[in-house]
Amino acid sequence: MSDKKISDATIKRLPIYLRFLERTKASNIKSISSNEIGNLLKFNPAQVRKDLSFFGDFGKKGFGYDVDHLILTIRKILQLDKEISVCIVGFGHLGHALCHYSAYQQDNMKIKAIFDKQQDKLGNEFDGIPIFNMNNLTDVIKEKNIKIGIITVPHEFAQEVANALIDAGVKAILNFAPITIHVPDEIKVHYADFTTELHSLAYFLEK
Amino acid sequence: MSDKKISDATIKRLPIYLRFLERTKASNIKSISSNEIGNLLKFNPAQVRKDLSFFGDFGKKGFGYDVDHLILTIRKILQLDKEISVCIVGFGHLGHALCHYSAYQQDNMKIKAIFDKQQDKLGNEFDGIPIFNMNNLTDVIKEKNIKIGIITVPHEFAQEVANALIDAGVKAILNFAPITIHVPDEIKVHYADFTTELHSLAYFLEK
DNA sequence: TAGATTGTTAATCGATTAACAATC
DNA sequence: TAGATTGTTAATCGATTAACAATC
Repeated sequence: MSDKKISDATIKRLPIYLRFLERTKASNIKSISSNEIGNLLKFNPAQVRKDLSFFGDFGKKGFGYDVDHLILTIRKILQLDKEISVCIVGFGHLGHALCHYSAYQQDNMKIKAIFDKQQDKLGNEFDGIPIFNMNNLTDVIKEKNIKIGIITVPHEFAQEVANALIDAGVKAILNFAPITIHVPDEIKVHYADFTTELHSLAYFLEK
Repeated sequence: MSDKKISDATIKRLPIYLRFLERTKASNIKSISSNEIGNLLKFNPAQVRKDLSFFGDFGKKGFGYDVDHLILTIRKILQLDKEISVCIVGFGHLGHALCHYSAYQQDNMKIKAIFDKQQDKLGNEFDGIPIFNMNNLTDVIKEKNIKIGIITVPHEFAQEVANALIDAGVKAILNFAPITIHVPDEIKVHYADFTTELHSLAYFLEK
């Protein structure tokens, strides 16, 4: 177990390992090697071992990793062993899709509130998740102890929504709005920018 | 203008520049410096200049870049000056959201077909986009000359859908299914994996 | 001209990977 | 024990950034 700084790249791979291991467990496989993980996820096996060794010595030389144990460990590293409350701001088509998706997910990260400017037109709940007007954002986030905000509003409003979320106590943001948002250093932002991914694919098509 | 190999990282930034420049143009700004671009997009200005200089000498020393010209150039580099046909496979909530989104976008990349196993329950079109049964995938893709496929089916079916798309002639895939897919080297895959992004955010929350 | 900003080189930084001793 | 696979070091690879001459 090393104690070097853990890179963002490593952290982003952990949920990929976790998801893979959960499916491995569901297939009744008890142990797995870095080689097998690497082959199936298209990562270098040395990278898999290195990523995991940042957090402890989980492997058994000659045998590989115990699937159950690794699942529990990665969950703990990512803090997915605790319950984490999330909200969605902007309840358009994408917001709807994410809520549906979340309802099926079996993890400790649950959407606890939906915010939209037009709450009156949307009703009071969706899939059991309460819908609030934007005016109540600060109060609800504090009351429900929400730590992560998902932004799915149009790009024009993304920065002001981010500001409001941070003021209310949110510490991390997943931004689906197609714009760069500016936040204080201690706030973590990840982007889910599928238009960018799609447009960059065009480059690789034959001329 | 250098002729080194252009990195994937550079290519992925091009659509971000492009989107930003289109908004800059809409605000009636005619020219912009790498410093301004960098500040607003949170990129290093030297990186902006380097990215752009791979493709030509667009800047004017002492003045910066002509916005109109840069937009046209990046479009051309990305091949977004031509029409590119795209399909969506899997018409659940996410697929619906993407189609809606696409309908509003003003670019040359248009969704030309939707495929779903249960086409009979979904009707014949959505927002003007025809819906087909999966059985017709190969024929429709060939007929409509579709080059990019978006996968939004459940993870269990993602690999077989990818295989079918590639067999039919698709050259690039945007995969929303939460699983690694295996494809031949000449096929480009980008991932739009928001669950991973969300779960990795938990790591950064206070303990 | 003076000031600003590019394009590019060289330096730095960081991430990936090969290799192998340790050992289950 | 023999074979397999880890954890980790060192090497490599690649991407970012600082610096500055060129020049509009």
